Amino acid sequence: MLKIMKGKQTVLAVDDEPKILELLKSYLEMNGCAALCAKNGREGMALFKQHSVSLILLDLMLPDCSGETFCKQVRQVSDVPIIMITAKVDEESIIRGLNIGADDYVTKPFSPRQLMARVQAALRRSGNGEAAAAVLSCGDLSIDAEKRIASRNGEPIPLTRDEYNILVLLMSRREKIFTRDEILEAVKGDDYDGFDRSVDSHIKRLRAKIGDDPRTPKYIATVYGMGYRFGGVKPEIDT
Amino acid sequence: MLKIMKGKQTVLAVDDEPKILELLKSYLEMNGCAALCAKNGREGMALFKQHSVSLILLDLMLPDCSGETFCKQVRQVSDVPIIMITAKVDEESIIRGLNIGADDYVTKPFSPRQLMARVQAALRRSGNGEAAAAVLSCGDLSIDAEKRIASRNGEPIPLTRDEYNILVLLMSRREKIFTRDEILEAVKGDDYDGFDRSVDSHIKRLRAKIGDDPRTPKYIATVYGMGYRFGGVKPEIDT
DNA sequence: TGCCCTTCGACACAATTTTGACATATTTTT
DNA sequence: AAAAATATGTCAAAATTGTGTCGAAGGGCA
Repeated sequence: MLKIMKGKQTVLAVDDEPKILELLKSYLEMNGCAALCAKNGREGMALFKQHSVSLILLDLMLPDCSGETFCKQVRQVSDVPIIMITAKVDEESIIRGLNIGADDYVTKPFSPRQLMARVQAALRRSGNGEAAAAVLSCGDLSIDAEKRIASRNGEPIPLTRDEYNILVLLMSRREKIFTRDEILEAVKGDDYDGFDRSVDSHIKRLRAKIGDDPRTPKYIATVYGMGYRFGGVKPEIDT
Repeated sequence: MLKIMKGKQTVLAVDDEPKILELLKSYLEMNGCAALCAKNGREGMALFKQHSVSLILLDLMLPDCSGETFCKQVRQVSDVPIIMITAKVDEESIIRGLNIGADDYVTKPFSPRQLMARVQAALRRSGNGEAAAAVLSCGDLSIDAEKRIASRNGEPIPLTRDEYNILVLLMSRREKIFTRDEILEAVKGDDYDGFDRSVDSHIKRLRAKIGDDPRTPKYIATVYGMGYRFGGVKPEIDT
């Protein structure tokens, strides 16, 4: 019912520079993705046909066939997200790339952090079936999914990975009550058997960082006996 | 109440570059949206006032007034989703934009696929916003399963876990008479040996919260010697 | 490699909310 | 009217959550 990224996502990386390829692979695996590597378009297409690929990282300049051709070929059979990697800062080629079906691009040299953020964003969008908001905001609190940054009144708030993931989960479906198990599953994966009270710890740290008070929550409310919720009903007491 | 979104959605695009404007228009129309184009803030505001606009694509840099000003002006009178388009990769300006009421942003050069995905997502969010289903309702009383909350005349009524579960049980099968044992079993589990009079306590608190009177029950009726029942006809004998 | 720092899970204990039980009042049935 | 069943107020026990602290695990850096 509730679809939260489950299991590993397979990412296909296509680049003719072995060093870059190695880098991409290690970044991807650090991010919990399975990586397939190809050093040219032919290999890439073969791997793409063999496996269930969730996303493609594609260097625009390949020895055998151009990235554009590869991109077009993939687009004929699939809507899989494609992120172009290119050394060209030339805007023309970027726009052309985007027009032939790429979803995003990064220019070399790229920051691992940024690239992974975009990978995550693209996976999230495709996984949800619809484009997830790149931005979630509530009052003075906002989250930029692409940059993986939360901010309040424009002041950036540094969040850890788990904190960020939990906040995004809660904000992506406001008012919905998430049980601790749902939160754990979304953050750690479905096959994780941990103490569900560790969620409390995260919530505590999160609240401290975004300046929220459990008794008078502006953002994250506790639902006694159930779990947590972003936004929603004020606890009213009639006399 | 029920919002039907069959027809075209009207999107207002505001950008000072004619080329971009033309692009936006063709993308939007390819996507089944009606497009209004304005090359500056003044035109945009005029079009916005004349038409029923479902979404605004707004370039942050306009010749006559800044995108920020335009954004603020719109926000004073409407909650229509606004997607900023900006060449600035500068993080500061993006965050500032979000804080003045934009819902999302894309940076130039943008991918048509991505932009259209975001347009669709924003339209869907705003359209669905309040149409999300309340599952059970009876008169002015309704229950939202996802938020796990009851409401009366739109006023939320915070319920505890057991109270909520009992209310859902009763409302899910109106007119059926539930014995105290059945209620206990449904709420606490099959193997629970408790005093069945505790149900009375729950019913009491529930009635108090939803504003019901045992003598003249609008919602939860007592069936003497049997148990409780939601709704249904009271076999009344006139004097 | 070794060290430092951050992050995270676990636990103990305090604070809070919910719930069950009981006594008593009220209502319904016989 | 008497008996049985239900309603209500009160309160302590039980369940649940908040918070401080600590140590382990892992990443970054010299």
